Amino acid sequence: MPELPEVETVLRGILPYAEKQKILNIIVRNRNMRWTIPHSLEEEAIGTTILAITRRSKYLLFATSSGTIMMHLGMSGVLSVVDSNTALKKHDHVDIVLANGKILRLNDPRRFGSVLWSKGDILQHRLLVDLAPEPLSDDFNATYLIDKLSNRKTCIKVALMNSKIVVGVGNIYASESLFKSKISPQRLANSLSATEITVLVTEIKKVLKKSIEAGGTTLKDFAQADGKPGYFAQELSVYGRKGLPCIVCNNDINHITIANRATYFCATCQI
DNA sequence: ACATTGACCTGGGAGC
DNA sequence: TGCTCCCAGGTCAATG
Repeated sequence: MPELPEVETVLRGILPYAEKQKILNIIVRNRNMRWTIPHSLEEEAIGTTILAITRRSKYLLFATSSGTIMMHLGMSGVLSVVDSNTALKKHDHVDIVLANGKILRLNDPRRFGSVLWSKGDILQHRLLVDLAPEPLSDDFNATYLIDKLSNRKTCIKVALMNSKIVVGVGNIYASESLFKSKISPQRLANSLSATEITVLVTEIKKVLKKSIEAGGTTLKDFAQADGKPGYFAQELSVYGRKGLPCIVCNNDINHITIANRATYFCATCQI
């Protein structure tokens, strides 16, 4: 479920409860995730204090005095702040028990997410070291993207979802930002003009920021840390709107598959 | 180096 | 009620 706005929403939701808290216990009920949860997580993180929580791409990073807890929510992960008496549900795989009585509880039916423990410079971790710039940072700008796309012979939508070009843009926001930019998702990345790429950079930033403000997109089961849904779904322009009228020109929204992912666009507005 | 595809999982909805 | 099939917000390893 989570793309950048959803992970950012979770981060903001847990911050007031989890930052500066000592980790009293970590309970792992199922290690069999996208990457096996290492025993070092409990062995080394219990007893430490969470100094800061940040996000890099779709990873949540809990910095402690002796290492970093890295968490990815995969496709179906939900991280909530719950009280200690909250009943366990199916797929509640990990609890991080905090000194203030709250628990960070990870529920992930599909288990595409994971929780890892890493010492040393976290940004040099093998999963993070080769990641492209954050889309909301100044490093992600027209000059950068023009250069990155200049030799790319793949669809622009695939390029936007490539974490070596830009991180955080997943299937929903790729469709949304291309619609706002009036660029067809099927265009070859290296066929975009400098002007088009400049618009695209602006629209990606706009869409992500607006979604963060709305608490992310809940299509099915995404939830904020307090259990409430995100409200950006009602602001989606094309995603999931197959056959419905384009909000700009009223023609039917198209639904195609690109690289095995559902893709929505308006064939009239997007060229 | 880049592009494409399969694999990892469970659950929900459509269709029969 | 129940079966089968298809789909889902991610991303890495293997293959071309």
